[in-house]
Amino acid sequence: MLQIQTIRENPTEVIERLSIKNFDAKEIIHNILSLDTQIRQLKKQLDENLMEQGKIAKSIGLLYKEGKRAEADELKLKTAELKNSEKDIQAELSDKDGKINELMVLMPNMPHSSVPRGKSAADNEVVYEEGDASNFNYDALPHWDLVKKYDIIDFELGCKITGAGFPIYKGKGAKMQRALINFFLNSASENGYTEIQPPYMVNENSAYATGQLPDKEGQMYHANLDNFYLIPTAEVPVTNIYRDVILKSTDFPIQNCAYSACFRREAGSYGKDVRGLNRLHQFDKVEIVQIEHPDRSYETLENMKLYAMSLLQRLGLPFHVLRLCGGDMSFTSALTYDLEVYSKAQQKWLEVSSVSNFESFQANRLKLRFKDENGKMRLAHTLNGSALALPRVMAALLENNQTPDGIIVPEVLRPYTGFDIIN
RNA sequence: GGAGAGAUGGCCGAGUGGUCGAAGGCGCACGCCUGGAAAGUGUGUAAACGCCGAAAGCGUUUCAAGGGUUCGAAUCCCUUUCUCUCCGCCA
Repeated sequence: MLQIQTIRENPTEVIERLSIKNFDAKEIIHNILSLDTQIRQLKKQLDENLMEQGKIAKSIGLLYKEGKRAEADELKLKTAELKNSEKDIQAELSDKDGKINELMVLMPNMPHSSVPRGKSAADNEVVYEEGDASNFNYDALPHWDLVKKYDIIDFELGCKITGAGFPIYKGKGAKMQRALINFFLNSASENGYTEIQPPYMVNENSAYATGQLPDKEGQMYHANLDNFYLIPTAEVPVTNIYRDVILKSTDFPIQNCAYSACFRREAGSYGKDVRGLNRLHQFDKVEIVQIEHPDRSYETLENMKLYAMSLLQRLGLPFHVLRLCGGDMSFTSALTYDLEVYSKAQQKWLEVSSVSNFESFQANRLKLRFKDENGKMRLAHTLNGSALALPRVMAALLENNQTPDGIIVPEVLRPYTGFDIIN
Protein backbone atom coordinates (compact mmCIF):
# COMPACT_ATOMS: atom_id res chain seq x y z
CA MET A 1 0.00 0.00 0.00
CA LEU A 2 1.21 3.48 -0.81
CA GLN A 3 1.49 5.94 2.03
CA ILE A 4 -1.26 8.50 2.31
CA GLN A 5 1.36 11.19 2.93
CA THR A 6 2.90 10.51 -0.47
CA ILE A 7 -0.42 10.98 -2.17
CA ARG A 8 -1.21 14.03 -0.10
CA GLU A 9 2.10 15.70 -0.90
CA ASN A 10 2.68 14.78 -4.56
CA PRO A 11 -0.59 13.76 -6.16
CA THR A 12 0.48 14.70 -9.68
CA GLU A 13 3.73 12.78 -9.46
CA VAL A 14 1.87 9.69 -8.26
CA ILE A 15 -0.55 9.94 -11.18
CA GLU A 16 2.32 10.38 -13.60
CA ARG A 17 4.27 7.39 -12.33
CA LEU A 18 1.27 5.10 -12.11
CA SER A 19 0.52 5.81 -15.75
CA ILE A 20 3.63 3.79 -16.56
CA LYS A 21 1.80 0.82 -15.10
CA ASN A 22 -1.15 1.77 -17.32
CA PHE A 23 -3.09 2.71 -14.23
CA ASP A 24 -5.20 5.84 -14.42
CA ALA A 25 -5.10 7.21 -10.89
CA LYS A 26 -6.59 10.62 -11.50
CA GLU A 27 -10.10 10.02 -10.26
CA ILE A 28 -9.18 7.67 -7.46
CA ILE A 29 -6.65 10.13 -6.07
CA HIS A 30 -9.15 12.92 -6.24
CA ASN A 31 -11.53 10.83 -4.17
CA ILE A 32 -8.84 9.78 -1.73
CA LEU A 33 -7.78 13.34 -1.09
CA SER A 34 -11.30 14.50 -0.50
CA LEU A 35 -11.98 11.63 1.92
CA ASP A 36 -8.68 12.34 3.63
CA THR A 37 -9.66 15.94 4.33
CA GLN A 38 -13.05 14.89 5.66
CA ILE A 39 -11.49 12.21 7.84
CA ARG A 40 -9.08 14.64 9.39
CA GLN A 41 -11.87 17.06 10.17
CA LEU A 42 -13.95 14.32 11.76
CA LYS A 43 -10.95 13.15 13.71
CA LYS A 44 -10.51 16.59 15.12
CA GLN A 45 -14.16 16.80 16.13
CA LEU A 46 -13.93 13.40 17.75
CA ASP A 47 -10.80 14.32 19.68
CA GLU A 48 -12.45 17.45 21.02
CA ASN A 49 -15.54 15.54 22.01
CA LEU A 50 -13.51 12.90 23.83
CA MET A 51 -11.45 15.51 25.59
CA GLU A 52 -14.62 17.15 26.85
CA GLN A 53 -15.97 13.83 28.09
CA GLY A 54 -12.73 13.05 29.85
CA LYS A 55 -12.75 16.36 31.63
CA ILE A 56 -16.32 15.91 32.80
CA ALA A 57 -15.66 12.38 34.02
CA LYS A 58 -12.80 13.68 36.11
CA SER A 59 -14.81 16.44 37.70
CA ILE A 60 -17.63 14.02 38.47
CA GLY A 61 -15.14 11.93 40.37
CA LEU A 62 -14.12 14.95 42.41
CA LEU A 63 -17.70 16.03 43.06
CA TYR A 64 -18.61 12.59 44.37
CA LYS A 65 -15.70 12.73 46.74
CA GLU A 66 -16.95 16.03 48.05
CA GLY A 67 -20.43 14.57 48.32
CA LYS A 68 -21.98 16.94 45.78
CA ARG A 69 -24.29 14.41 44.17
CA ALA A 70 -26.70 16.85 42.55
CA GLU A 71 -23.99 18.72 40.69
CA ALA A 72 -22.51 15.46 39.54
CA ASP A 73 -25.82 14.22 38.19
CA GLU A 74 -26.23 17.41 36.25
CA LEU A 75 -22.89 16.84 34.57
CA LYS A 76 -23.90 13.32 33.68
CA LEU A 77 -26.66 14.68 31.49
CA LYS A 78 -24.10 16.67 29.58
CA THR A 79 -22.03 13.56 28.86
CA ALA A 80 -25.09 11.84 27.49
CA GLU A 81 -25.32 14.52 24.82
CA LEU A 82 -21.65 14.29 24.04
CA LYS A 83 -21.95 10.53 23.76
CA ASN A 84 -24.68 10.87 21.20
CA SER A 85 -22.69 13.10 18.96
CA GLU A 86 -19.65 10.91 19.52
CA LYS A 87 -21.61 8.00 18.12
CA ASP A 88 -22.54 9.98 15.03
CA ILE A 89 -19.00 11.12 14.41
CA GLN A 90 -17.70 7.63 15.03
CA ALA A 91 -20.12 6.13 12.53
CA GLU A 92 -19.25 8.63 9.85
CA LEU A 93 -15.56 8.22 10.51
CA SER A 94 -15.56 4.46 10.20
CA ASP A 95 -17.63 4.74 7.04
CA LYS A 96 -15.11 7.11 5.49
CA ASP A 97 -12.19 5.09 6.79
CA GLY A 98 -13.58 2.02 5.12
CA LYS A 99 -14.06 3.88 1.87
CA ILE A 100 -10.60 5.39 1.76
CA ASN A 101 -9.08 2.04 2.60
CA GLU A 102 -10.96 0.39 -0.23
CA LEU A 103 -9.48 2.95 -2.58
CA MET A 104 -6.00 2.78 -1.12
CA VAL A 105 -5.70 -0.96 -1.68
CA LEU A 106 -6.60 -0.47 -5.33
CA MET A 107 -3.53 1.66 -5.95
CA PRO A 108 -0.56 -0.31 -7.27
CA ASN A 109 3.00 0.45 -6.27
CA MET A 110 4.75 3.21 -8.18
CA PRO A 111 7.31 1.91 -10.67
CA HIS A 112 10.98 2.87 -10.43
CA SER A 113 12.20 5.48 -12.92
CA SER A 114 14.04 2.82 -14.95
CA VAL A 115 10.87 0.88 -15.70
CA PRO A 116 9.99 1.07 -19.40
CA ARG A 117 6.49 1.84 -20.56
CA GLY A 118 4.72 -1.08 -22.14
CA LYS A 119 1.55 -3.11 -22.36
CA SER A 120 2.57 -6.75 -22.17
CA ALA A 121 5.41 -9.24 -21.90
CA ALA A 122 6.41 -8.29 -25.46
CA ASP A 123 7.57 -4.89 -24.19
CA ASN A 124 9.93 -6.23 -21.56
CA GLU A 125 13.52 -5.18 -21.97
CA VAL A 126 16.25 -7.80 -22.31
CA VAL A 127 19.10 -6.57 -20.15
CA TYR A 128 21.39 -9.61 -20.25
CA GLU A 129 21.86 -12.84 -22.19
CA GLU A 130 24.13 -15.78 -21.62
CA GLY A 131 24.63 -19.27 -23.01
CA ASP A 132 23.74 -21.01 -26.21
CA ALA A 133 20.05 -20.54 -26.85
CA SER A 134 20.00 -22.23 -30.23
CA ASN A 135 17.82 -25.24 -30.90
CA PHE A 136 18.88 -28.84 -31.36
CA ASN A 137 19.31 -29.90 -34.96
CA TYR A 138 17.46 -33.16 -34.33
CA ASP A 139 14.15 -34.08 -32.83
CA ALA A 140 14.67 -33.47 -29.14
CA LEU A 141 12.01 -34.74 -26.78
CA PRO A 142 10.06 -32.33 -24.58
CA HIS A 143 10.38 -33.09 -20.89
CA TRP A 144 6.91 -34.64 -20.60
CA ASP A 145 8.10 -37.39 -22.93
CA LEU A 146 11.51 -37.70 -21.28
CA VAL A 147 10.06 -38.20 -17.82
CA LYS A 148 7.96 -41.08 -19.16
CA LYS A 149 10.88 -42.61 -20.99
CA TYR A 150 12.99 -42.71 -17.83
CA ASP A 151 10.06 -43.08 -15.41
CA ILE A 152 11.08 -40.20 -13.16
CA ILE A 153 7.96 -38.01 -12.98
CA ASP A 154 4.41 -39.32 -13.25
CA PHE A 155 1.69 -36.81 -14.07
CA GLU A 156 -1.15 -39.32 -14.44
CA LEU A 157 -0.44 -40.86 -11.09
CA GLY A 158 -0.58 -37.42 -9.53
CA CYS A 159 -4.01 -36.96 -11.11
CA LYS A 160 -5.18 -40.15 -9.46
CA ILE A 161 -3.93 -39.13 -6.04
CA THR A 162 -4.91 -35.48 -6.15
CA GLY A 163 -5.56 -33.91 -9.54
CA ALA A 164 -3.88 -32.25 -12.49
CA GLY A 165 -0.86 -30.18 -11.57
CA PHE A 166 0.26 -32.39 -8.69
CA PRO A 167 2.92 -34.60 -10.23
CA ILE A 168 4.65 -37.47 -8.50
CA TYR A 169 8.43 -37.55 -8.63
CA LYS A 170 9.99 -41.00 -8.58
CA GLY A 171 13.43 -42.50 -8.18
CA LYS A 172 16.05 -40.36 -9.84
CA GLY A 173 13.41 -37.70 -10.51
CA ALA A 174 12.76 -37.33 -6.79
CA LYS A 175 16.48 -37.35 -6.07
CA MET A 176 17.12 -34.66 -8.68
CA GLN A 177 14.45 -32.55 -7.12
CA ARG A 178 15.96 -32.94 -3.67
CA ALA A 179 19.42 -32.26 -5.07
CA LEU A 180 18.26 -28.98 -6.57
CA ILE A 181 16.66 -27.88 -3.32
CA ASN A 182 19.81 -28.64 -1.37
CA PHE A 183 22.03 -27.01 -3.97
CA PHE A 184 19.95 -23.84 -3.87
CA LEU A 185 19.74 -23.73 -0.08
CA ASN A 186 23.44 -24.36 0.44
CA SER A 187 24.35 -21.71 -2.12
CA ALA A 188 22.10 -19.20 -0.41
CA SER A 189 23.69 -19.94 2.96
CA GLU A 190 27.14 -19.49 1.43
CA ASN A 191 25.96 -16.11 0.20
CA GLY A 192 24.96 -14.89 3.62
CA TYR A 193 21.29 -15.84 3.72
CA THR A 194 19.83 -17.31 6.89
CA GLU A 195 17.84 -20.45 6.25
CA ILE A 196 14.24 -20.44 7.44
CA GLN A 197 11.70 -23.24 7.53
CA PRO A 198 8.34 -21.52 7.42
CA PRO A 199 4.81 -22.82 7.91
CA TYR A 200 3.06 -23.78 4.68
CA MET A 201 -0.22 -22.31 5.84
CA VAL A 202 -0.77 -18.76 6.98
CA ASN A 203 -3.59 -16.91 8.64
CA GLU A 204 -5.65 -14.13 7.15
CA ASN A 205 -3.55 -11.33 8.62
CA SER A 206 -0.40 -12.65 6.99
CA ALA A 207 -2.06 -13.09 3.61
CA TYR A 208 -3.33 -9.55 3.84
CA ALA A 209 -0.01 -8.06 4.91
CA THR A 210 1.93 -9.33 1.90
CA GLY A 211 -0.87 -8.38 -0.45
CA GLN A 212 -2.38 -11.74 -1.43
CA LEU A 213 -5.61 -10.59 0.15
CA PRO A 214 -7.90 -9.09 -0.80
CA ASP A 215 -6.52 -9.13 -4.32
CA LYS A 216 -5.72 -12.71 -5.17
CA GLU A 217 -8.08 -14.55 -2.91
CA GLY A 218 -9.10 -16.98 -5.64
CA GLN A 219 -5.50 -17.90 -6.39
CA MET A 220 -4.84 -19.43 -3.00
CA TYR A 221 -6.02 -22.73 -1.58
CA HIS A 222 -8.05 -22.13 1.52
CA ALA A 223 -8.51 -24.42 4.50
CA ASN A 224 -12.03 -23.39 5.43
CA LEU A 225 -12.37 -24.97 8.81
CA ASP A 226 -9.45 -23.06 10.28
CA ASN A 227 -9.42 -20.15 7.88
CA PHE A 228 -5.82 -20.79 6.82
CA TYR A 229 -4.38 -20.23 3.38
CA LEU A 230 -1.83 -22.50 1.73
CA ILE A 231 1.14 -20.38 0.82
CA PRO A 232 1.62 -19.52 -2.87
CA THR A 233 5.28 -18.75 -2.06
CA ALA A 234 7.56 -18.77 0.97
CA GLU A 235 7.67 -15.00 0.62
CA VAL A 236 4.40 -14.83 2.52
CA PRO A 237 5.43 -16.46 5.81
CA VAL A 238 9.04 -15.26 5.66
CA THR A 239 8.15 -11.62 5.06
CA ASN A 240 5.46 -11.79 7.73
CA ILE A 241 8.12 -12.60 10.30
CA TYR A 242 8.71 -8.86 10.19
CA ARG A 243 5.11 -7.78 10.50
CA ASP A 244 4.74 -5.10 13.21
CA VAL A 245 8.47 -5.06 13.78
CA ILE A 246 10.64 -2.04 14.50
CA LEU A 247 14.25 -2.57 13.44
CA LYS A 248 17.42 -0.68 14.26
CA SER A 249 19.28 0.70 11.28
CA THR A 250 22.20 -1.53 12.29
CA ASP A 251 20.01 -4.60 11.68
CA PHE A 252 20.28 -4.15 7.92
CA PRO A 253 20.62 -6.01 5.71
CA ILE A 254 18.33 -8.82 6.76
CA GLN A 255 18.82 -11.78 4.45
CA ASN A 256 16.62 -14.85 4.67
CA CYS A 257 16.11 -17.81 2.42
CA ALA A 258 13.56 -20.57 2.58
CA TYR A 259 12.60 -23.68 0.73
CA SER A 260 8.92 -24.41 0.57
CA ALA A 261 6.34 -26.17 -1.45
CA CYS A 262 4.12 -23.56 -3.11
CA PHE A 263 0.44 -23.95 -3.79
CA ARG A 264 -1.40 -22.05 -6.49
CA ARG A 265 -4.85 -22.61 -7.87
CA GLU A 266 -3.89 -21.00 -11.19
CA ALA A 267 -7.52 -20.44 -12.02
CA GLY A 268 -7.92 -19.45 -15.63
CA SER A 269 -4.71 -21.06 -16.95
CA TYR A 270 -5.02 -23.54 -19.78
CA GLY A 271 -3.44 -25.01 -22.88
CA LYS A 272 0.18 -25.38 -23.83
CA ASP A 273 1.40 -23.21 -20.98
CA VAL A 274 0.32 -25.73 -18.40
CA ARG A 275 1.73 -28.80 -20.12
CA GLY A 276 4.07 -30.95 -18.07
CA LEU A 277 6.08 -29.03 -15.53
CA ASN A 278 5.40 -25.63 -17.04
CA ARG A 279 2.66 -24.71 -14.59
CA LEU A 280 1.73 -26.70 -11.51
CA HIS A 281 -0.61 -26.38 -8.56
CA GLN A 282 2.08 -27.58 -6.19
CA PHE A 283 5.73 -26.91 -6.83
CA ASP A 284 8.99 -26.44 -4.99
CA LYS A 285 10.86 -23.19 -4.73
CA VAL A 286 13.70 -21.63 -2.81
CA GLU A 287 13.00 -18.02 -2.08
CA ILE A 288 15.35 -15.27 -0.99
CA VAL A 289 14.01 -12.33 1.00
CA GLN A 290 15.86 -9.21 2.05
CA ILE A 291 14.94 -6.22 4.16
CA GLU A 292 16.98 -3.14 3.51
CA HIS A 293 17.52 0.49 4.31
CA PRO A 294 15.76 2.60 1.65
CA ASP A 295 19.07 4.11 0.56
CA ARG A 296 20.53 0.73 -0.34
CA SER A 297 17.60 -1.28 -1.66
CA TYR A 298 18.40 -0.89 -5.34
CA GLU A 299 22.00 -1.91 -4.85
CA THR A 300 20.65 -4.95 -3.03
CA LEU A 301 18.23 -5.70 -5.84
CA GLU A 302 21.14 -5.86 -8.28
CA ASN A 303 22.99 -8.24 -5.98
CA MET A 304 19.99 -10.49 -5.66
CA LYS A 305 19.61 -10.57 -9.42
CA LEU A 306 23.30 -11.43 -9.84
CA TYR A 307 22.97 -14.16 -7.24
CA ALA A 308 20.02 -15.78 -9.04
CA MET A 309 21.95 -15.54 -12.31
CA SER A 310 24.94 -17.28 -10.75
CA LEU A 311 22.79 -20.34 -10.02
CA LEU A 312 21.82 -20.68 -13.67
CA GLN A 313 25.43 -20.19 -14.71
CA ARG A 314 26.56 -22.98 -12.41
CA LEU A 315 23.84 -25.26 -13.76
CA GLY A 316 24.99 -24.43 -17.27
CA LEU A 317 21.60 -23.33 -18.53
CA PRO A 318 21.21 -20.66 -21.23
CA PHE A 319 19.20 -17.76 -19.89
CA HIS A 320 18.37 -14.11 -20.25
CA VAL A 321 17.32 -11.40 -17.86
CA LEU A 322 14.36 -9.11 -18.46
CA ARG A 323 13.52 -5.81 -16.93
CA LEU A 324 9.74 -5.94 -16.82
CA CYS A 325 7.79 -3.13 -18.41
CA GLY A 326 5.10 -1.25 -16.53
CA GLY A 327 2.33 -3.34 -18.03
CA ASP A 328 3.83 -6.71 -17.10
CA MET A 329 4.91 -5.88 -13.56
CA SER A 330 3.12 -7.10 -10.49
CA PHE A 331 0.84 -4.84 -8.52
CA THR A 332 3.21 -4.60 -5.58
CA SER A 333 6.55 -4.22 -7.31
CA ALA A 334 8.56 -1.09 -8.07
CA LEU A 335 11.13 -2.86 -10.23
CA THR A 336 11.24 -6.49 -11.31
CA TYR A 337 13.80 -8.60 -13.13
CA ASP A 338 12.67 -11.91 -14.57
CA LEU A 339 15.16 -14.66 -15.30
CA GLU A 340 14.16 -17.04 -18.07
CA VAL A 341 15.94 -20.21 -19.14
CA TYR A 342 15.85 -21.42 -22.70
CA SER A 343 14.32 -24.82 -23.16
CA LYS A 344 15.69 -26.29 -26.35
CA ALA A 345 13.10 -28.97 -26.91
CA GLN A 346 10.11 -26.75 -26.29
CA GLN A 347 11.96 -23.95 -28.06
CA LYS A 348 10.83 -21.34 -25.63
CA TRP A 349 11.85 -19.26 -22.66
CA LEU A 350 10.67 -20.39 -19.24
CA GLU A 351 10.52 -18.05 -16.27
CA VAL A 352 12.44 -19.50 -13.34
CA SER A 353 12.95 -16.44 -11.19
CA SER A 354 11.46 -13.06 -10.53
CA VAL A 355 13.41 -10.63 -8.40
CA SER A 356 11.68 -7.50 -7.13
CA ASN A 357 12.09 -4.44 -5.01
CA PHE A 358 8.83 -3.48 -3.33
CA GLU A 359 10.32 -0.41 -1.70
CA SER A 360 8.00 0.49 1.19
CA PHE A 361 4.82 -0.81 -0.43
CA GLN A 362 4.75 -4.09 1.49
CA ALA A 363 6.38 -2.56 4.56
CA ASN A 364 3.47 -0.16 4.87
CA ARG A 365 0.97 -2.96 5.23
CA LEU A 366 3.36 -4.98 7.32
CA LYS A 367 4.13 -2.00 9.55
CA LEU A 368 7.77 -2.91 9.14
CA ARG A 369 9.75 0.09 10.30
CA PHE A 370 13.13 1.12 11.55
CA LYS A 371 14.60 4.00 13.48
CA ASP A 372 16.88 5.94 11.18
CA GLU A 373 20.08 7.81 11.99
CA ASN A 374 18.07 10.76 13.32
CA GLY A 375 15.82 8.61 15.46
CA LYS A 376 12.92 8.99 13.06
CA MET A 377 10.57 6.13 12.29
CA ARG A 378 10.61 5.12 8.65
CA LEU A 379 9.33 2.24 6.59
CA ALA A 380 11.95 -0.30 5.55
CA HIS A 381 12.27 -1.65 2.02
CA THR A 382 11.47 -5.26 1.24
CA LEU A 383 12.84 -7.32 -1.63
CA ASN A 384 12.47 -10.87 -2.71
CA GLY A 385 13.29 -13.25 -5.48
CA SER A 386 13.13 -16.88 -6.47
CA ALA A 387 16.44 -18.65 -6.26
CA LEU A 388 15.05 -20.64 -7.91
CA ALA A 389 11.67 -22.16 -8.78
CA LEU A 390 12.28 -25.84 -9.45
CA PRO A 391 9.91 -27.26 -12.04
CA ARG A 392 11.03 -25.23 -15.03
CA VAL A 393 14.67 -25.58 -14.06
CA MET A 394 14.04 -29.31 -14.02
CA ALA A 395 12.28 -29.12 -17.38
CA ALA A 396 15.15 -27.19 -18.95
CA LEU A 397 17.78 -29.50 -17.45
CA LEU A 398 16.01 -32.58 -18.76
CA GLU A 399 15.47 -31.15 -22.21
CA ASN A 400 18.80 -29.40 -22.71
CA ASN A 401 20.94 -32.16 -21.24
CA GLN A 402 19.38 -35.06 -23.11
CA THR A 403 21.70 -37.33 -25.08
CA PRO A 404 21.14 -40.65 -26.81
CA ASP A 405 22.55 -42.32 -23.67
CA GLY A 406 20.46 -40.46 -21.14
CA ILE A 407 20.20 -37.15 -19.35
CA ILE A 408 23.46 -35.72 -18.09
CA VAL A 409 23.37 -34.38 -14.53
CA PRO A 410 25.21 -31.05 -14.21
CA GLU A 411 28.53 -31.24 -12.39
CA VAL A 412 27.39 -29.06 -9.47
CA LEU A 413 24.47 -31.35 -8.68
CA ARG A 414 26.39 -34.63 -8.66
CA PRO A 415 27.50 -34.40 -5.02
CA TYR A 416 23.82 -34.08 -4.16
CA THR A 417 22.36 -36.70 -6.51
CA GLY A 418 25.00 -39.37 -6.20
CA PHE A 419 24.62 -40.18 -9.91
CA ASP A 420 25.71 -38.41 -13.08
CA ILE A 421 23.24 -39.65 -15.64
CA ILE A 422 19.55 -40.50 -15.78
CA ASN A 423 19.04 -43.48 -18.06
C1' G B 1 -10.85 -33.00 22.65
C1' G B 2 -11.89 -32.23 28.51
C1' A B 3 -10.56 -29.31 33.20
C1' G B 4 -8.05 -25.21 35.23
C1' A B 5 -4.71 -20.75 35.24
C1' G B 6 -3.15 -16.69 32.61
C1' A B 7 -2.05 -12.47 28.63
C1' U B 8 0.28 -5.25 31.47
C1' G B 9 5.78 -0.95 28.27
C1' G B 10 12.30 -3.61 24.96
C1' C B 11 12.25 -7.44 29.21
C1' C B 12 10.68 -8.82 34.41
C1' G B 13 6.77 -7.33 37.38
C1' A B 14 2.98 -4.23 40.63
C1' G B 15 -1.72 -2.56 40.02
C1' U B 16 -9.32 -5.39 41.10
C1' G B 17 -13.62 1.18 39.26
C1' G B 18 -11.53 7.74 39.32
C1' U B 19 -5.86 12.21 39.34
C1' C B 20 -2.76 5.16 35.62
C1' G B 21 0.75 5.91 29.88
C1' A B 22 0.59 2.81 34.13
C1' A B 23 4.80 1.72 40.78
C1' G B 24 9.46 -0.92 41.22
C1' G B 25 13.42 -3.37 38.83
C1' C B 26 16.39 -4.75 34.51
C1' G B 27 17.91 -2.97 29.94
C1' C B 28 19.00 1.24 26.89
C1' A B 29 20.56 6.64 26.03
C1' C B 30 22.86 10.96 27.81
C1' G B 31 25.46 13.42 31.89
C1' C B 32 28.33 13.50 36.59
C1' C B 33 32.18 10.85 39.01
C1' U B 34 37.24 8.36 37.03
C1' G B 35 43.81 8.62 34.30
C1' G B 36 40.43 4.96 31.74
C1' A B 37 36.75 1.51 33.02
C1' A B 38 33.55 -0.92 36.61
C1' A B 39 30.72 0.47 40.68
C1' G B 40 28.01 4.66 42.25
C1' U B 41 24.90 8.73 40.98
C1' G B 42 21.48 12.18 38.15
C1' U B 43 18.22 12.73 34.04
C1' G B 44 15.56 10.61 30.27
C1' U B 45 13.37 6.34 28.10
C1' A B 46 6.74 3.76 23.37
C1' A B 47 3.79 4.01 19.08
C1' A B 48 -0.23 5.74 15.90
C1' C B 49 -3.17 9.78 14.49
C1' G B 50 -4.69 14.96 14.51
C1' C B 51 -3.81 20.57 15.25
C1' C B 52 1.04 23.29 13.37
C1' G B 53 5.20 25.55 7.62
C1' A B 54 8.72 22.98 10.96
C1' A B 55 10.19 22.38 15.94
C1' A B 56 8.22 23.05 20.62
C1' G B 57 3.69 22.39 22.52
C1' C B 58 -1.28 20.56 22.87
C1' G B 59 -5.15 16.86 22.09
C1' U B 60 -6.94 11.75 21.10
C1' U B 61 -6.02 6.51 21.08
C1' U B 62 -3.26 2.15 22.73
C1' C B 63 -2.54 -2.59 29.44
C1' A B 64 -3.83 -9.74 23.74
C1' A B 65 -8.22 -8.52 19.99
C1' G B 66 -13.38 -7.18 19.50
C1' G B 67 -17.91 -5.92 21.89
C1' G B 68 -20.66 -4.43 26.51
C1' U B 69 -21.73 -2.17 31.63
C1' U B 70 -20.45 2.87 33.77
C1' C B 71 -20.26 9.90 34.16
C1' G B 72 -15.44 7.20 34.38
C1' A B 73 -12.39 0.51 32.88
C1' A B 74 -5.70 -2.25 32.88
C1' U B 75 -9.39 -3.28 36.82
C1' C B 76 -16.41 -5.66 36.08
C1' C B 77 -19.28 -8.72 32.04
C1' C B 78 -19.43 -11.36 27.09
C1' U B 79 -16.95 -13.32 22.62
C1' U B 80 -12.48 -14.58 20.08
C1' U B 81 -7.31 -15.59 19.80
C1' C B 82 -2.95 -17.10 22.06
C1' U B 83 0.18 -19.16 26.24
C1' C B 84 0.91 -22.44 30.44
C1' U B 85 -0.49 -26.85 33.71
C1' C B 86 -3.13 -31.52 34.20
C1' C B 87 -5.94 -35.48 31.58
C1' G B 88 -6.99 -37.84 26.81
C1' C B 89 -5.07 -38.79 21.87
C1' C B 90 -0.89 -38.99 18.72
C1' A B 91 4.16 -38.75 14.67
